[in-house]
Amino acid sequence: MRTTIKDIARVLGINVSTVSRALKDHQDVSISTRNEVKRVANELHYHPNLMAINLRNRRSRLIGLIIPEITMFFFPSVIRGIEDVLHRHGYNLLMLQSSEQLQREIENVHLCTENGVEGLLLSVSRQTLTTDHLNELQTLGVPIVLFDKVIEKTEFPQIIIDDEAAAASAVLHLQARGATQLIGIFGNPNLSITQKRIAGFRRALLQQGLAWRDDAVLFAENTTDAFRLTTESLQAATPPNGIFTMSDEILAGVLPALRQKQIEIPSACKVISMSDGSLPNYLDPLVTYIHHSGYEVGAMAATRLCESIANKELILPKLHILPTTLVQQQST
Amino acid sequence: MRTTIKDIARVLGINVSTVSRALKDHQDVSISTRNEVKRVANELHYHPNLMAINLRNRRSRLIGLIIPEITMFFFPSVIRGIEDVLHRHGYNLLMLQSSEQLQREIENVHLCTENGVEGLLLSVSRQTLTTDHLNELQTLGVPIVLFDKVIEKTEFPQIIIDDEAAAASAVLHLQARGATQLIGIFGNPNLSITQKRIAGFRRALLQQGLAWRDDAVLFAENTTDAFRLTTESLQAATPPNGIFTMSDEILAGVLPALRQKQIEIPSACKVISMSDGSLPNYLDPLVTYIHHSGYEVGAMAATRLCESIANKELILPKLHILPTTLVQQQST
DNA sequence: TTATTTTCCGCAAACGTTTGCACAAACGTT
DNA sequence: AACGTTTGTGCAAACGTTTGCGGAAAATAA
Repeated sequence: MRTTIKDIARVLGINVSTVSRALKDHQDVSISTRNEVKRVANELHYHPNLMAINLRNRRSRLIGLIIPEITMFFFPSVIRGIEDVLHRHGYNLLMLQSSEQLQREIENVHLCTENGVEGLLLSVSRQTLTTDHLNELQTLGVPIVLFDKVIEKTEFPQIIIDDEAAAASAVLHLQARGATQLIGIFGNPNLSITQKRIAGFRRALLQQGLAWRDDAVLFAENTTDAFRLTTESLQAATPPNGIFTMSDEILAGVLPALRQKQIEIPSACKVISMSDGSLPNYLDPLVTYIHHSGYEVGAMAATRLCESIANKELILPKLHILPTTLVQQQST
Repeated sequence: MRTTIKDIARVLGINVSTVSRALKDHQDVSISTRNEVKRVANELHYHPNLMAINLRNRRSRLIGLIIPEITMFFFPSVIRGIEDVLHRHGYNLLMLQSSEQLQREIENVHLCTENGVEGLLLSVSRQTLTTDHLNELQTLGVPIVLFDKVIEKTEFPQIIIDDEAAAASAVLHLQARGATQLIGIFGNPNLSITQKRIAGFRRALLQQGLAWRDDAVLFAENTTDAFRLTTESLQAATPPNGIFTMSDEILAGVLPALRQKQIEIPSACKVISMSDGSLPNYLDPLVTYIHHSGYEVGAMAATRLCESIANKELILPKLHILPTTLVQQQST
C-alpha cells in the first residue's frame, strides 16, 4: 500500500493538514515540524498521489496527443519536440493513436476529456473532414492546437509550414536542374497540408510554363502506393523527368521504383522531396529536399499550447508558419 | 465547467448515488429513472471524471512507458504494438522519454509512481546499469516489463529475441556468401541485447574458424559513429569483406560509408543486419537482415503486462524470447 | 386484512489531497 | 496587568465518484 499523507500524520501524531503544508514548506508550519515531516516522508518513501491532487486542484498536468499512426516518418521527431517542451513545462503526455480512423479519433478525444487533459495536440486521421468532434472539448475551455496533418475547415490554431511556397520552390528547383516533365506525388487530399502543396506545385508549374500532364498530380496513401504510381508513371508515353514528393513516406516508394526501372537520378529523372531530413540521409542517392523540422513543429505546437494554458486564452492566432530551407545534395 | 453526476442529480431531483448506479445500468435503479438519467447525461454532455473515479477505485488505467528516445529506428513500431494492445485492454499510455539519461529515467519512474500507473514498460537508457530505481515501484505491486534495451543484472521480466542465435546465424550467412574477414558493429555495450549479440557473433566466428580481427567488434553510439567506424575499418590493412550490424541505426551509417568508399555490395563486401524490416526496404541495396518484429515486441510486452495486472501476479517467467527469421534479399 | 418479499432510492463514508477558518499558546506592547 | 499580535496547529469541507447499508413504498403471499 502506498504511504499517504495520513500515514505520516499518524506516525507523528499530527494532523494531515499540517503534513500537507509542511511538505510544501508553508510558512505556517514551524521549521522543526517541517523537518520531522520530511524525514518521515522520506523514510516511508512517500510519493504524493497525483490523482487526489488533481482531483482537488482540478488540474491534471496532462496533455493529450492524438496522431493517426506512429510511423517512422516524421512523427518520431515531432513527438520528441513535444515531449521535450512539455517536460520542461511540467506536463505529461497522454499518447493516443487514431489508427487513421475517425471513430478512434473521436473515442480518443473523449478519453482526453475524461482524463481531464489541460490541452490537446492533434494531427488528424485520413478520414477526418471536420473538427466538429473537438467542439465539446473546446467548450470546456481546453485549448487545442493542430499540427502537420490539419484540415482546412477549422477555426483551431495550426502549426504548419509555408506549404504552398515550399512546393513551388521545389518545382523551381527541378526546373532549374533541367526537368521539363514534372509529376508530383501527394498524400491524403483531404488535408490542407496536401492541398496547399498541390496548389504551390500547380502554380509554379503554370507560372514556369511547364507541361501539365494528365498524371501531374498523383495521390499515394502510403509507400507501397507511391511505388506503384511511380512505376505506372514511368511506363507512360512520356515518362516524367522530374518528380516532387511531398513526404518521406512517398519518397521511400519512389526511389525503389526508379531503381527498379533503372532510371538514373538525376540524369534521367530529377527528384525532390519535402522532409524533416532524417530519412533522406540514409537513402541513395541523397535526394535534395525542402527541409522542415519535425522537432520544431512539435516543440512549437507544445509551446503554443502551454502558453495558451498559462494565459487562459483560447483565441490564438490561427496559423503559425514555420520556415523551410532547401537542402541541396551534391548528387541531385 | 464540466457537468458532473451532481448536476444530473440536481436536475432530476434525485441523489447522486442513484445517478451513479443508473449510469452503469445497476439493477437497483428502475428502468424509467435509468433512462431519465441517461437522457439528461446526454443533454448535458456528461463525461465521467476519471480522476475522481480513479481516486475512488484506486486504479488509474494508466500504463507508463519509458524509452530512451523516440527515434525513427525500431521504437515507432514497438509503440504501435504497445498502444494497440493497451487500447484493447482499456489502458492508456503515459509516454516518457529518458533522453538517454539515467537521471531522467529515475524522474520518470517517480512520475509513474505519482501518476499511479498500473504497470510499467521500460527500455533503459544508455547510462542505466542496474534496475535499483525500479524496486520501489515494484514494492508497490506494480508489474514491470523490460523490453528491447534491457540489462543483464535484473530480476525483472524481459521481452527479447534470441539475440545470441540471431547474431550467430548472421555470421553463418555472411560466411556462406563467401565473406572471410568479418567485423560486427554494435550499440551500447552495457545492454544485454548487445552482449548477447556479440557473444553470438564471436561464437560463430570462432566455431567457423574465421579470422578474428582486432577490430572485429566495434561499438557505435549512433549512425554517425557507425559511419566513422566503417570508414576507418575500410582503411585498415585488410579491410573487411563482411559486416554485421546489430541495428538499423548502425546499418544506416554503414551503407553510406561503403558507398563513399565505392565498395560494391555484395561483391566486395557482404552486409547483414538485424532489423524490424522497416528501414532496410528503403535502402539501396536491399540488405539481407535477421528480422525481429518491433510490433511483436511491443505487443508482447504489453500483453504480458496486462496479464500480470489481471492476475495480480508479479512473478512472471523471467524471459520471453520472440522468434527471428532471416530475410534474404536477392541483391545481397 | 396482515405478513413477507421485492423494488427502488437515499444517506454517508471513503479515496488522498488542499485550504479557509478558528483558536490556543507564546510573544510583544503599553 | 491587561491587551493586541504573531506563530503554529487542528477541524472540516471540498474535489467527483462508488458502494454498503438502511429503509420506505410497492408488490406479492398468506
